[in-house]
Amino acid sequence: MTLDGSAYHHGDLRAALLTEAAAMIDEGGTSIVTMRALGRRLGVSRSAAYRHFADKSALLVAVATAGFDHLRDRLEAVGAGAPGAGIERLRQFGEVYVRFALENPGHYRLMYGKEAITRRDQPELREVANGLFDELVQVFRSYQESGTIKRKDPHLQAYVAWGAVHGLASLLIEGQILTEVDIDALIRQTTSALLDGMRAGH
Amino acid sequence: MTLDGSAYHHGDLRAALLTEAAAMIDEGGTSIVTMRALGRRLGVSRSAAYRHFADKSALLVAVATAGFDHLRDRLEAVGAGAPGAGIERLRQFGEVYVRFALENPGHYRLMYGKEAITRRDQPELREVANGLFDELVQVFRSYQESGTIKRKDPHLQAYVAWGAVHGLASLLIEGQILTEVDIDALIRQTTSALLDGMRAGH
DNA sequence: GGATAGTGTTGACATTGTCAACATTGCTGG
DNA sequence: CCAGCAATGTTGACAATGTCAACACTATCC
Repeated sequence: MTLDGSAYHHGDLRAALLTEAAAMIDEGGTSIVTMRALGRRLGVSRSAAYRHFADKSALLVAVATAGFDHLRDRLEAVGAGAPGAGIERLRQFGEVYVRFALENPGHYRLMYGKEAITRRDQPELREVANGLFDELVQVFRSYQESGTIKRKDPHLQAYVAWGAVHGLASLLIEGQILTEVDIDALIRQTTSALLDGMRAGH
Repeated sequence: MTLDGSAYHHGDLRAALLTEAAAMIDEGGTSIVTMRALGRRLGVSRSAAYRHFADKSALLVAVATAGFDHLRDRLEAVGAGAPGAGIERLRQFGEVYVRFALENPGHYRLMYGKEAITRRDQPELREVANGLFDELVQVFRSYQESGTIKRKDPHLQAYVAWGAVHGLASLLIEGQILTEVDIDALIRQTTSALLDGMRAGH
């Protein structure tokens, strides 16, 4: 079950804590993640986690950071696909993004919650999040230069696109979309509307 | 300070609890809302709230429901404006929506959190949320009939639009948008991109 | 004016996050 | 090979929390 790292009493408690905490959040929300329950599920006592994380909040921030790493991997896999795939690439980014949220709701919720991002002490989270956003801005810049999309402030464009996919992801994983609806169609419709609105040639 | 309702020992503790809880969430997140702190801030003992709400969760659901009522009022004020204002009305809906979230982050966070919506017992929240969404679908339907926007499944269109403004609102109130950025421009850019993508005449 | 229901308080208990003190395990140098 | 040490895990304890039961006050109705 454990992945790698230094093997002590448990194997790799640190990694196990991260995946188990994310799994618990997926199951029943942040509220059911308790140090005691976490330890119980890993066959370890409460407070064992304190050898690896300063406190519970730091553990959750680490879960969020791990989530960003996974997301970045997914997105880079798309970027490494067919090289000059035009604007279709942007749609793929959006789809992969939403799918990641659907498959890892626990991670995703933490990644974009206020508690995590505002922790002054744990700067890694902000760094990876900012890095990802900067890459998105670069993508928009390059599409502008090739004349594919309208020339506007690429930061604004990036925020608009990010907001759209993030909003869809949030609504889905927070259980707000109750109507019977084809999720694939919904994702495609979102990316289409967005790209149609940004495409050059107004 | 109190608004109305039956005046007993406190005045109107129920209403005071709702506004004070929302205020606390605005200040420091859901985690600082504790029955004891809530009572302290209202000059009332802990467990006084249990005369008005079954438990803490029910209180928070009520805060969320009140938030939906406020939001509906805001949106209906827009709808009551200039009658046949064309697609510009849609943009106004979006702007008012995002502004509501920015002014009432505590309410907003609860309104779209999973804990609130999934409480089987308190059906009022789902009712008011669904009602609001149905109205949005109707708006899109009427714009389709007047040939203003593309004819697609209006449910999908409504979800796309809702997702976009919700995403922007979420990013803003969760402190994810760190760059110095003109929020008004961001809101306008979002609604513009969305409407350009939906406008008829592909 | 007394009964009664509505409203608020206090005491108590299980649960939680967290720290300090202790126990165990693997590694490192002689 | 083993003494020592640092890394890792456990147990005991404490304050804070949500919540319930028992009690106290207060407005209203006959």
